[in-house]
Amino acid sequence: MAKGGVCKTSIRRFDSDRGLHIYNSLTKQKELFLPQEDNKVGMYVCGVTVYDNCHVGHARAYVTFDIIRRYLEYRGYSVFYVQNFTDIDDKIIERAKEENRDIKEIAERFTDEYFEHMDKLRIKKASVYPKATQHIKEMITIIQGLLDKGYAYNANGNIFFEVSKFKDYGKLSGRTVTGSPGVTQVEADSGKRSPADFALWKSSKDGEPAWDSPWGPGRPGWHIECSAMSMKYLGKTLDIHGGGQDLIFPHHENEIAQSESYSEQPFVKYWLHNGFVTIEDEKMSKSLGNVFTLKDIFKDHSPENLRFLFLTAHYRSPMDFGIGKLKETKTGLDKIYNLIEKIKLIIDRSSANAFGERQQTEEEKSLIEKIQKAKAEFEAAMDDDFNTPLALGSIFDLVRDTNTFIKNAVDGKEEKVDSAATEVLNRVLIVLGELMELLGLPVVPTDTTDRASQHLTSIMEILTEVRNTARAKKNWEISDKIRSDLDSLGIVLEDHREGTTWKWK
RNA sequence: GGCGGCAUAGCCAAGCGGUAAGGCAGAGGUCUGCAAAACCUUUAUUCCUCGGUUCGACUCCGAGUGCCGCCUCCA
Repeated sequence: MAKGGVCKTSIRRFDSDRGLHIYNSLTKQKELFLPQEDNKVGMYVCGVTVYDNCHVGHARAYVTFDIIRRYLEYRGYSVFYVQNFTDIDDKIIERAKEENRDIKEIAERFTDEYFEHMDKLRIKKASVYPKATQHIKEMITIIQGLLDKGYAYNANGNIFFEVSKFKDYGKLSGRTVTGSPGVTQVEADSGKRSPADFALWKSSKDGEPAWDSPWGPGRPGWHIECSAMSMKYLGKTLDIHGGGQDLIFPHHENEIAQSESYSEQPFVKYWLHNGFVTIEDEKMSKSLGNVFTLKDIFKDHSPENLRFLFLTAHYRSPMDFGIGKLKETKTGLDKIYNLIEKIKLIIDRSSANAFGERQQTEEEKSLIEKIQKAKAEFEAAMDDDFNTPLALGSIFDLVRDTNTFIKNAVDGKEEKVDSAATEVLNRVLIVLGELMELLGLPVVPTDTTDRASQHLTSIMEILTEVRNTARAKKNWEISDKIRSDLDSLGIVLEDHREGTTWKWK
């Protein structure tokens, strides 16, 4: 396969074949990614409404855009990432009422929970997290502008966007104004001229939270906050706007309508939408009672396990979630971690200076080629609309090749591994680490990284030492007891030529 | 009803005009005190069905079947 590189270049005929290609929901095709301004990317992702616990669906969405963001940065772009919090909304008001608390308290509680879980999932922080309630002024400005231009009308203090005035309406969702199933009647007292019209501003009823506006006290409609906040932080045209597939209609369609009517500029260059999480092939919803919250999942499963599961499917495909799947993919993830641990062990035990310089063996040269190949394939996969399942394939190839190398060049030899061999293995470690980081996966499983576990690490060292002493004396009774007792605690010991490693089941 | 998506081995999942990546599970073998891990071999003459285009189709076109999502809050 030494000629592989030559083959590859001959396959790539045009320059435009190279470079990052992204599927754009607006044009429904993959396009070469070119931001407006050379290496700067402005990216907006619809955030959560903070009224309830985070679930797997949220996790998938934000992991998806986290990986996209990480890859853009890896590709040398400077990304300005904006993600909002909807902290005023009917559901928050409802919940506050139920619990007899202030809406602010509710919003803060779930905002904190959001960060707690997203941190566990290693989702990088956005550049800004604007909140709807802190941008009422900006929203009012846009609404007023839309009124002035004749795109909106006032009906008893409610301001509606008049959809028929915007000729491009439906260009994202393919939805026409008359496409509804006939059920949608104009609500009697709303004052809407057409069922398709949507609220920019809602006048408030007594006791509801309200802000002053030129049209009387009220609160913003759902869609306007995203237009106001995205344009405030990213300008009139965003490079990327992301969100879940369910947001395409009406939310994103309405964002386009109001933003473009107001700014007279294209609102978004690339629209990205992640696929949904289903449970037993059905949509996850409260009414079906099949919601998996992150809190529950993290009780028994590590965050990287969940993240890894998301990576096994393309971000635009639907993903069926289940605990069984989570366990299955853990085995795959462990395969990578097993190798990392093993390499570390070999490097630790190697004779540092050994015999000084010597020629690389054929096996070492071949491994180095495979490292480069894996990296190139990984990048090509990610360049193709962030194809993580394909990218994972290149990682697994590298893992297998490295294991084979270890088997032949390390395990098979009596003498200690010398510096030339460890240098090659170290390269694997570096590249593996780099790719894992790109996918947001920790290089060390999180179970061993928190504070309490630090002690555990030391204790495990002592235990394995004692056990290995017993083994050296062929005292299998004691050594096997230690192993089986640990096993019942969920800790698995693995004896290698170079020493013993352990991991959680 | 309108709009959109998907159908690839036991399961998950890439590929989308040049003859089926990868992972899990299974089987056999190697290594090992045993176990685990790891490695090797093996598991789709075939990609929902039927037509068509083509030298050639899982990949393109048409029809059909079956699932799913959106059209109401939603990642």
